[in-house]
Amino acid sequence: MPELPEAETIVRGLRRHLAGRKVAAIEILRPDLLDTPSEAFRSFLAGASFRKLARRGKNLLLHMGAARSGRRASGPDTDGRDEGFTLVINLGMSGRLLIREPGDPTPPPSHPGVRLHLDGGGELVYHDIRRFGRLAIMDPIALRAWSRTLGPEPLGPAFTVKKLRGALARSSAPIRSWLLDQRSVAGVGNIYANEALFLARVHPVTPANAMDGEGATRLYRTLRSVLRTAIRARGTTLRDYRTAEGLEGSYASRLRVYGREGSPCPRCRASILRITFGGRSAFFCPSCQRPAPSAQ
DNA sequence: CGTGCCCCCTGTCAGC
DNA sequence: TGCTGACAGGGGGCAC
Repeated sequence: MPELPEAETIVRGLRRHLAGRKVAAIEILRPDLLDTPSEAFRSFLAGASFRKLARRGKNLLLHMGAARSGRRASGPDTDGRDEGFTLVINLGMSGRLLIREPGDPTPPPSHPGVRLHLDGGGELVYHDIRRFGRLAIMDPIALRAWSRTLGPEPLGPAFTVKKLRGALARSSAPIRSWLLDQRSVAGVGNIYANEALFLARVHPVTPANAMDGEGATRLYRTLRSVLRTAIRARGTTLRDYRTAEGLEGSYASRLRVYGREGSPCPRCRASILRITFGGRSAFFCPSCQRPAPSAQ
């Protein structure tokens, strides 16, 4: 469900509410969501404070400051640095991370998995109907190692047309599958992959290494443009996704092909097609997005 | 190693 | 009114 724009929107909402606050108590209702043993998860978070809220691809990064308790035996740290750790959250298909301030009149989440009670009242609830989401505690070393397994941030400075072209040349996978692989580019999911390919006029089964320079350049631009526009719209709510404040994103009404099988192409009025490969649906205009000649 | 397929889980919707 | 099957933003594991 949540791709980069949805994760970014959630992070921005968290920043407005969590800066400087502390975790007062922890409830783990669904231990199967955790990639860290429950007891370790609990002891890391108890009393910890939210330091910095960030995003990597589709993942939420909650950088925490350790509790100032007597848990540490040592004096000065061996490396002289402040100990901190990160709560990394992947929302899977149906995960939500919701802020609930005291007196919130909206009904409580129906499928809570983890609840972090905040000091001074309020709570941060991880909610997930399908439970494909994952929560993990990582120290700085583990975090860096994990981050290296992901591709570049498509909206970041390291992502250039040149890099994209080089990476495309190294894979024979269909471009839609290539975009969904988080090692290629971090944060792209099925919605925005399909939308970017439509805008770039690239057929979703085109082998990545069959893309020419012009196609790659168009894809670079449309991918970034779609992601940025979707962030401004607070993401796409089809069913499960909500912002941290429980609001829906508004990009669904602007989707051009995703979920629109049988509707007219917004560019040429041809009927949008749906095909399945890689276990998921791809939507495209058979007239605007012709397969690459070399792929025949 | 890269690629493709199956599976995890719950809910919803179309069709019979 | 059921029941059944297909499908849903993701990603890990496994076979080839």
